[in-house]
Amino acid sequence: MLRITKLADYAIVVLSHLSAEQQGSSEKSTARNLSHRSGLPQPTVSKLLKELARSGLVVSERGLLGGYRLARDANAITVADIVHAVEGPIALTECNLSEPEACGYAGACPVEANWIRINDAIVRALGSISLAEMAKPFSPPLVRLSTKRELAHA
Amino acid sequence: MLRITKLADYAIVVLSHLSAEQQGSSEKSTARNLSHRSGLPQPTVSKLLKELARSGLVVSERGLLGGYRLARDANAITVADIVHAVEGPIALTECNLSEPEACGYAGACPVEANWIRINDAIVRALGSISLAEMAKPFSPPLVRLSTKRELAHA
DNA sequence: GTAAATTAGTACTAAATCAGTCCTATTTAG
DNA sequence: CTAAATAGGACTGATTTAGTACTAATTTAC
Repeated sequence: MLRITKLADYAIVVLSHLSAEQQGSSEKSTARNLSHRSGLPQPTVSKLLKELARSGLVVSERGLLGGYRLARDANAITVADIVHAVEGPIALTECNLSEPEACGYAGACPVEANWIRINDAIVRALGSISLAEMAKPFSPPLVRLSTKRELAHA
Repeated sequence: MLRITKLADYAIVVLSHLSAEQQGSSEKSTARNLSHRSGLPQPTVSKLLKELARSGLVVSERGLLGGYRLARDANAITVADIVHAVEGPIALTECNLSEPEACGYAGACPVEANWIRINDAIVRALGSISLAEMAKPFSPPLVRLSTKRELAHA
């Protein structure tokens, strides 16, 4: 159903809290702390932060008094970055991967080039929204907001 | 990984062939015929066309000499229509569904409103490309084409 | 009326993916 | 040394997807 995974969804929630946490101060937050704030289970939050650290979106410090902080400003982290970190490359179809062309129709497929365009458009859409924007609940809409009902019947 | 299903991908391929098939003439094509043209297995193509018929994107006629044709002009069918027909509503997160709010954070979630924006942007991206455009292999790009390699490392 | 070709609908199974938890290192302040 | 924290991986159950198969209904030709 063209869904992102829950983990990617959680990642944005957790990073929003982390961003809010370190407003002004450059304080670290622990997985435990972020779990409490977000209401998400601690093992899940830990798993998430580990992956985000591996991807370079957050920086970790080990040991007592350890924790996580954003690797760069929340304005410089996009939703595309976060989805990419947690789910890997954004590739709507297999054509969009640079992989060993498991498709079998590679090159011969008439719609291949167009999928690349679409994928690019979506990467742009996700790349145009920063974590900073996601973190403020009522940022001015870039596009007209559809109601849930409209979307469900779209 | 933010993928559409293979069935949605196939749907676009099959509909492209169907569209090409009935250029000028208002001829029908059979599932068998479209299977041969697309190289996709016949049972899969049949399953697909049944769903597309149910969704109203194609019109079917039964019996000997039966077959399928597009329900409307290829310019009036968008990629969003096709994805919606095969996969159901485009909803990146559960927030984007009008469902009985299984989320538990409904309303309280700080990023909910922003997900709706993002979802809307993606629906627009998919809605801006018609089947007619998908069917021609080298339509002029609306956006700069990224190479596969760029996308893989994006 | 019968046969043949086609779509309609449903059910089923195997494979892949996702979600969530748990366990065992490693690091570091005190 | 101990406590609190992250790192990495393994594991399991649930969900989704992919593909096939089977039976019924429809329509044309003869």
